[in-house]
Amino acid sequence: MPELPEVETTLRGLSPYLQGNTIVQVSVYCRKLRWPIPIEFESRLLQQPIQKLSRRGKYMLFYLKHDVLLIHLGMSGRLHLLTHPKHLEKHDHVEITFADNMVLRYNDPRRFGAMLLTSKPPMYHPLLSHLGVEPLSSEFRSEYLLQSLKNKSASIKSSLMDSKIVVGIGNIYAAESLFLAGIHPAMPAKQLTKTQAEELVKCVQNVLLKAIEKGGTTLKDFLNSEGKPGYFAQQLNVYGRGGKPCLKCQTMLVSCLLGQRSTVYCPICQAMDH
DNA sequence: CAGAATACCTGCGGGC
DNA sequence: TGCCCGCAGGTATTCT
Repeated sequence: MPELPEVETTLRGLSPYLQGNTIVQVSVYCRKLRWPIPIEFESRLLQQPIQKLSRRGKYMLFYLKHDVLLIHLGMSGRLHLLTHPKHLEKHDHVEITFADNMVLRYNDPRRFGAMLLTSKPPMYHPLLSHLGVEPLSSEFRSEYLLQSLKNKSASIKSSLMDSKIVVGIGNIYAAESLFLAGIHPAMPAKQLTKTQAEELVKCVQNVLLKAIEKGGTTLKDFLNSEGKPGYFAQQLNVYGRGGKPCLKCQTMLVSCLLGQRSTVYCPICQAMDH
């Protein structure tokens, strides 16, 4: 489910079909998402062409002629693009029809996701204005990371998942990055050494890029019969593997709770002292 | 102010 | 088989 690579992949899959396409019909079947969808939502979208799609963290940005549509997939959201829409599926909450008859459906069982319209430049929107740097941009450097973590007593894992510092890193990729960098997830963030920060930046970027790459290979199926973006279960080193042997050293992986989130790590490869 | 707890939902798997 | 419990990849808001 959606972390940054999945959002990026979805966006790349949608772009060729939606860019330049005009919204001709909007139906909302359930307004109760993370924030209630206002009653004027449908009429405001109507007749607006989509000029471009982009992303900030895990937020998708659909630049329309007069507004920007912000979409967040929350924990269980999906976008389905259909050429020949059949019956609605369970938890289809929003349906957008385009001038060429293609239909985009927002499906979200847990309804933690969001669809919002803003007429201001989206980076001024309160949800986006306090976000930290993009992990795949040149702004995400070891110097920046060290500076951001300088006084943080919180764990390095919680800090990696703090969107005010760096966006798009969720529970899975935080755990995977720390494993690859050989850093204990519970280490206080301020204790990170320069060498570790450099390694961590590299590992975060590698793991995200690899996942996006993997997603790209499933993209050819974006418009399959179901119209579902092909999410990709890649080989994960630690996430979901508590109690199983470490793929590097065979030691039993340890599972614990960190900031209310399940956390798996290798006690040998990720020992507290370097 | 930072950090922790809480809240929002449904679905699923495990234990009994 | 069925019920109850805990847990799930996010994140804004409330609390201490």
